[in-house]
Amino acid sequence: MASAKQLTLSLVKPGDEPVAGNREDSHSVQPSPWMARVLSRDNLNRALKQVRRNKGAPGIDGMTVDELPDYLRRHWPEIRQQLLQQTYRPKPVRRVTIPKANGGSRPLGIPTVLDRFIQQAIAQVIQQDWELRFHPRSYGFRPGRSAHQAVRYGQQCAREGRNWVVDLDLEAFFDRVNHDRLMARLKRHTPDKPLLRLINRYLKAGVQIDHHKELTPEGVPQGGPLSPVLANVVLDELDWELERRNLKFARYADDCQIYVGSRCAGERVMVSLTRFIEDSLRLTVNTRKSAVDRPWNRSFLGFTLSRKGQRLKVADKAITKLKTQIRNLSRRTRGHSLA
DNA sequence: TGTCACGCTAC
RNA sequence: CUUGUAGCGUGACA
Repeated sequence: MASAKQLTLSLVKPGDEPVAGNREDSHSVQPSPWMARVLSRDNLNRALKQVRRNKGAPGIDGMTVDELPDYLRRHWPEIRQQLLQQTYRPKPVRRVTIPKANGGSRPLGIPTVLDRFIQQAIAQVIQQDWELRFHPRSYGFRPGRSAHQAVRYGQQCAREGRNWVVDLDLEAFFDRVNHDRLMARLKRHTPDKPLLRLINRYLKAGVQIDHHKELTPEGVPQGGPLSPVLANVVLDELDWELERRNLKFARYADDCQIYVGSRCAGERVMVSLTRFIEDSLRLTVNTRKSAVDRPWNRSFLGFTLSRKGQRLKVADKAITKLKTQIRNLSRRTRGHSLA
């Protein structure tokens, strides 16, 4: 079995940096600056490692992550060529529905392992472009940041006297991302035509249902390696709008809390922000789950802030979840040892 | 440094 | 057997 290192080294020749004065012919296309970064040896190496490490299930073509290295060894040169010539077409995603904790269901969109590999390579580049531009109070899906840090900041706001919170929840956030808004926003710090075109093709790749594909005019697939960073690019617009209004907030994916000093201010913010999100971002605010309330009445990322703003409490929901898990675990191990 | 489990948050 | 992805955390091993 060939090691991952050996494999990618043979996949990508050192010549992927443009050679000066290289004559253009039909067999070699000069990569655009961003495509060169996506297709660089080191970046592809990291991407392949990540996809294999996840050990995820196959997409519509049935190819497993263990089969991917062998497939790439045979087909990567032509795929790479298609990517450079902008003729590559991603496969539609596979639809799998999984239950959510609150009783609902979550539609996953599982790309083929090849597309997960390419998306991962793109995601690593996009993340580089955007990480420093993202708002400091955006905590979800970002390296070096955690839910704990988001909650700690909320606690600090409450301690400083902002004892009211606007708790915003967006409806089916990933599934309703507006493609035009996303692409326009993406162009700001990733101004590369070929790469943007490829990303747009991933957005429009569709979902395979039986034998035909269903269009995806909106949304990013829940299950694509690229989706989290794209989600942050969309909501980056919200972050800087909040900043412009001098509001204190913490956001983790679509879960956003804004800390204000009075109920009145909270109501005002809720109304105007709902309009901004629906008009400008083209997203829907979930009015059932959103609310203006005191921080100690709401749970945020599995925690609730205590009344004095000095302590963090693990939310009741998280406690009961843990308890049932422990019960199940002890019952199961007991059963096994008896049998 | 690197590999492998497990847990939590989010979609 | 079915279930994808990102981030963080704990532990183990070398």
